[in-house]
Amino acid sequence: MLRKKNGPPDARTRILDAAEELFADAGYDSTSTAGIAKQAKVPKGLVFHYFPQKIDMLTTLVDERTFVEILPEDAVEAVPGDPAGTLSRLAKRFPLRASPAMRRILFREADTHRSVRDRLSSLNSEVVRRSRKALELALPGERGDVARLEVAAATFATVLLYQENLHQLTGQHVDPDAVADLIGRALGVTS
Amino acid sequence: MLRKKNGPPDARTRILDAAEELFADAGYDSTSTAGIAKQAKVPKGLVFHYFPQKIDMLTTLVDERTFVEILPEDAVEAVPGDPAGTLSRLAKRFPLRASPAMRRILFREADTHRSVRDRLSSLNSEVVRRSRKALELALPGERGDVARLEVAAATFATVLLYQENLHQLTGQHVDPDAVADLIGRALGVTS
Amino acid sequence: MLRKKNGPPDARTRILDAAEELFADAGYDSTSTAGIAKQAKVPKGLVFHYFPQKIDMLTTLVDERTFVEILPEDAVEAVPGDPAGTLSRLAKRFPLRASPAMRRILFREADTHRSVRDRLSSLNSEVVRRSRKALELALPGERGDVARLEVAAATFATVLLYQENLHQLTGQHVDPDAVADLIGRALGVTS
Amino acid sequence: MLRKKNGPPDARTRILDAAEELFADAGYDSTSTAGIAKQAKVPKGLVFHYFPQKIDMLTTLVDERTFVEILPEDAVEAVPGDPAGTLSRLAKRFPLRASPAMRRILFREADTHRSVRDRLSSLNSEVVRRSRKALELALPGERGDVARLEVAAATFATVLLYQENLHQLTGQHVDPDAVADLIGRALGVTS
DNA sequence: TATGAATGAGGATTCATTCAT
DNA sequence: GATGAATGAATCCTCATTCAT
Repeated sequence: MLRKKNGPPDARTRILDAAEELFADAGYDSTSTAGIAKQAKVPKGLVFHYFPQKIDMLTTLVDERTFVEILPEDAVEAVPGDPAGTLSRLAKRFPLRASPAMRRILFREADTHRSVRDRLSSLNSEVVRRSRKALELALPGERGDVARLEVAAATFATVLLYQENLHQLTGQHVDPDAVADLIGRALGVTS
Repeated sequence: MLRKKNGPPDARTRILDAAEELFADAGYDSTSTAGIAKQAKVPKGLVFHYFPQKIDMLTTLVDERTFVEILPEDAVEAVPGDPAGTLSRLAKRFPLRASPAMRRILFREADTHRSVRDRLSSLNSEVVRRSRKALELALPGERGDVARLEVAAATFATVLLYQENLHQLTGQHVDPDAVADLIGRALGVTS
Repeated sequence: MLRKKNGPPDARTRILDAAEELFADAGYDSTSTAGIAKQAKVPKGLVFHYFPQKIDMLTTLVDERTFVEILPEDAVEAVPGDPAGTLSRLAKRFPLRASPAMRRILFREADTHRSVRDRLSSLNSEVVRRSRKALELALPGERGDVARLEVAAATFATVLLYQENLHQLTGQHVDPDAVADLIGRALGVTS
Repeated sequence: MLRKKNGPPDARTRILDAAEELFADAGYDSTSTAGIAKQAKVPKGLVFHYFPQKIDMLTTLVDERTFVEILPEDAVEAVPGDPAGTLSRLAKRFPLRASPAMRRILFREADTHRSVRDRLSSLNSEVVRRSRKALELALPGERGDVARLEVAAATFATVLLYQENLHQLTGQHVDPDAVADLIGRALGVTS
């Protein structure tokens, strides 16, 4: 996993790079191992030296290249009385560390590959949990409806998760800041 | 599309039924035409009689089995002063006529097949347009921020579109009614 | 299975012919499906049309081309008082209908393929059973040792089964007639 | 062959041990060098250090681990007048020194590897030769039929050689002592 | 002697598609 | 319309062997 600071990436890394790009472009099923080898500029056999089954490339990518960051709770920088700003800041600290290509892979392959689905699921849980926590901190004395807060968190998480996918598939943009503002208003505080 | 009232479905219909189920389960690429023929209980050659190329089954399914209903505008039953209820009612009249299997196919294959993506895109546009229209009717005198209304419509549309996908991939439920209520509050009207 | 009386053998038959010859020559593992296709003069894909897995060719060969003939008991033509002649005649009516190539395959692959082993086992049982029956009929009043008769039958069966294999592997010939004579003497009757 | 009295077997020995077991279980062709290396717990490269070609492992096994013992002629302990007992004793001194695994390899691979076949052939010759010699010594004054004695020797050798194989492939046991007794009777001496 | 990355030919199998009947 | 044999390119994967260190 460790790589020299400089110098060209080693064969295993090149294979994963190639797989990431090709899986994202054409989908896992439509990408051939021969194509990966060619793009990575390694002989076909070497692909199987590192990844005995094609599926191992996908699971390795998901394992090594998507990362749900676990931050300390107070990293959210919640500001009491400012749920909208708090959610905005959360969006910027979105805890999924993954390239756009990896995010495409994550959504596309989740449907048919359990390991990918599990990772996506854990990501979603984390985003919802953080949104809820942030809102709780931003609305302190609020005796308010717990269920409403839950819905707000879920709505925000959905928008965060799917905004990129939505843009890719339909061309439509949704601005998380604007949604944060909307939710802030719904929870009774004007930003 | 038309089928005799009684009697077993004809060969073409059985082929499409099989393709729908198998594409939804395993994805387009992983489904073989032989598998479709077997499931449809028709000889392999007949599949190619009706659908000269495999891709024709996918485009035909999307053409014939996903249907964005174009209703008269006033079908929305917008109630001035009740944006939450109006959105709720819109959700129930969700204009996508498609089986759960077709919806899976739509989302999964949109990524790699332009014709599917186009259909999904037009569906999304329609849902956003209707949400916006409904909110405009429900908030008549509102001089209010047009941009905010747009964001509300987009947020609601996103939730509507992805709720099923979200549930499948992450196990999380989002209740459109609760989101409608949230948005109603954000737009300044308490339900 | 039925073939026109004249005309060239059909594709399936040609494939089995080729498999039989190549399996016998080089062994199952060392024979490639491509080689079978070439020898049979059919395209590679057709081999898998008839035999979805390579192993199916072996099991089909064993099923269709080795045949333990079940004759009426009295077909043995046992002559009371002449065990040697009776065994000799049995050897000539040896109930395994299989080409020399199939016999090589049978012995070689039995070691690693259960279905082949089972067939060989059932063949052996039948040969032993017949030898015993023949000896019983040939030695009527014989109060004699049942165990000895059993050993005689087993010995004769072993020689019958392995004589060809023995010749192939070591170059040594054993004449079943001479062994029949030997056993006749052992059972107390001079031929 | 020589090994330190104590301590774990060295790499070369472990490789041969692994090859012996795997060749016996799955056959030479179905055993991969990588599998041998793994079972022997040595790196893949080391296998090729000791055995530049895969086939060298087979020939080395046959060379070093099957051994046709050449005993002094009088080791047979022939007892004049007791051919059955003499053969029985010969069976116990069966001159093939080889593990059951090696014996399986010997029979299975003889069909396709000349060096193995040659070893098996020389073993067979030796067994026949000894059987003949033993019978000659056990039947001294016998002017009797030389051909009959030859058949008796060949029959006994066949049983000795194939009894294990027969048991493995068909489940049937043949007792060499009983066969020795049978042959003794055939040669005119009652035991 | 020891090591495991590297190599590429070859193997079984899949599959969309064609076509004669 | 209906049928299933026929086709061959492409796919995933295996494997003996080499070689730099």
